[in-house]
Amino acid sequence: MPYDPSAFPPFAVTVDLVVLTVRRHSLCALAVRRGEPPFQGRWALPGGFVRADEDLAQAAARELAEETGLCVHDPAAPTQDNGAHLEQLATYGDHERDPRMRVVSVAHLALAPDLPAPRAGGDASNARWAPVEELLEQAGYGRDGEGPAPLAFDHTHILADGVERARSKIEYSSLATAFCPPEFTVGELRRVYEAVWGVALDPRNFHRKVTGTPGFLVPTGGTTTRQGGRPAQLFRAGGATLLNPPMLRPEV
Amino acid sequence: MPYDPSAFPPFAVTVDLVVLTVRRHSLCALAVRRGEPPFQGRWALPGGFVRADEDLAQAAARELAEETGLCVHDPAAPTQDNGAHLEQLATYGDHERDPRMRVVSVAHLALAPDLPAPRAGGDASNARWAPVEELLEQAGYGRDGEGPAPLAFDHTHILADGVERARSKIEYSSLATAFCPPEFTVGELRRVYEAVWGVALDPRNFHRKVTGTPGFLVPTGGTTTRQGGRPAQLFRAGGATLLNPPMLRPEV
DNA sequence: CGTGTTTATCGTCAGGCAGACGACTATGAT
DNA sequence: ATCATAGTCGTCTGCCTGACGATAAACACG
Repeated sequence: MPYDPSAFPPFAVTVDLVVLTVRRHSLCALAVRRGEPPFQGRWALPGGFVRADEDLAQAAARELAEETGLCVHDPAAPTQDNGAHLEQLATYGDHERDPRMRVVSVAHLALAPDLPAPRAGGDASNARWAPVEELLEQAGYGRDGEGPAPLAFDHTHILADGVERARSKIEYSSLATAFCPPEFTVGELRRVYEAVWGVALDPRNFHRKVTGTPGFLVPTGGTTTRQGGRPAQLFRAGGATLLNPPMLRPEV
Repeated sequence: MPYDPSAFPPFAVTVDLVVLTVRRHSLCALAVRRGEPPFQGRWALPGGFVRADEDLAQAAARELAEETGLCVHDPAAPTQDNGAHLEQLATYGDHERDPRMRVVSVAHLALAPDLPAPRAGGDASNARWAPVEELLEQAGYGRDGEGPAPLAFDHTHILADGVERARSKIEYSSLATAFCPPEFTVGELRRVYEAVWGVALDPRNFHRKVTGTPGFLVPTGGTTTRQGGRPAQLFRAGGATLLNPPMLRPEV
């Protein structure tokens, strides 16, 4: 079959973002309110069209900066502050996922420390951090008036995939540190694992495990009592990205 | 910013396939020869445009069937013969990856047992199983005449990602059975691991591990001597998809 | 028909890691 | 001073893995 420029249909390509953070001991995702049809007024994942001269990762980083002010953590400069982890998640292109036209969305997963008050174009009422449990549960309520509406489009599905990716990836990588400020304690890191997995972990075994894994944590020498109790050592993320052996998530 | 249908640039969307199999103790990928520019005459991954009324997974399954005759293994009917595993791999959309136009390619990973002689539109000389080692090594040779040319476009990169996905996924899932015929022996399964990882495994420890993992293997009652030596028990893949604890890949 | 080769399968043993949990330490709150 | 809160260090036991010896059942060959 010879090449024919008219042989393929045109698509719109967007990036959607699953931005996760840990606030008050629970895993939260960034949601923005849609200002236009379809799904006007409903909550959705942040995202937007990929521009003609942009790579996919660039577009995702641009959207992330627009929505949160976060810069993407450059792996080449790991000491940089205020950086978020960003990676491609999956691509969603069912042919009727957007009623307007044929849209393929390349979803990305971002992990951020808990700091920024959300802003969507400067309007705080149109962006919020919502517990993922709440956002995912809403998919069960189809009837009007029974709790808030689920996310627009197939965003509930995308969010579920992103959460599952984060849950499994902190098992075998040092990605949980992306949820922490630049300096953090072992207890703070443990609370990240507990929030993401939704389980309680033994503080003593956790401490032994993370401090015994070479390259995971680097002590800074300082201590803090910001969590109360006995002062805790402060650490930075070490260079290791893959944990071997992995952290074990307690089954069910 | 209000919705404007002319505000987004049009993209072409394709699916590309990393089809892996194990032949003669080595991991091989399907390559097809390009019949048209750009990269005319060069080897590439199979793939094609997504049609207007097709979902992404449908398009990938269609391309797979066109190139190999394989049907996608339906998880709902696990006893089905001649089925291949198919999953989305990642999406590649750098803005100059195709010199003709803006193309976003949703790459998929397929794992198939060793049976089919490749065919591309009925022409066997335009499709082949090539050892992945060979295909990936060629990326190092930029000079003309120094071995065959590397794959077209960014397909070497896509192939490397697919191989890495397969290598890591057989650690913690039962996916290695997708490389095997419907009934297989422990030794045949071990040779799959050895080919994909490129290492030698201890037959005794491997046997203990796979037969001791509940749900991984189901004995069929039969035996075979097709590998020579003492007759070996035949197994089918069990229902378990996640292996816990995982198979351990020997380091380096 | 024995003998060697090949592959499969079972057993043993030592080391390492994880879960359960006791004990002690250093802060702030009352 | 006492208590509550968190952090840190140890111990013990069971399980899993890697290393490797030993046996079993087929085929090839003289």
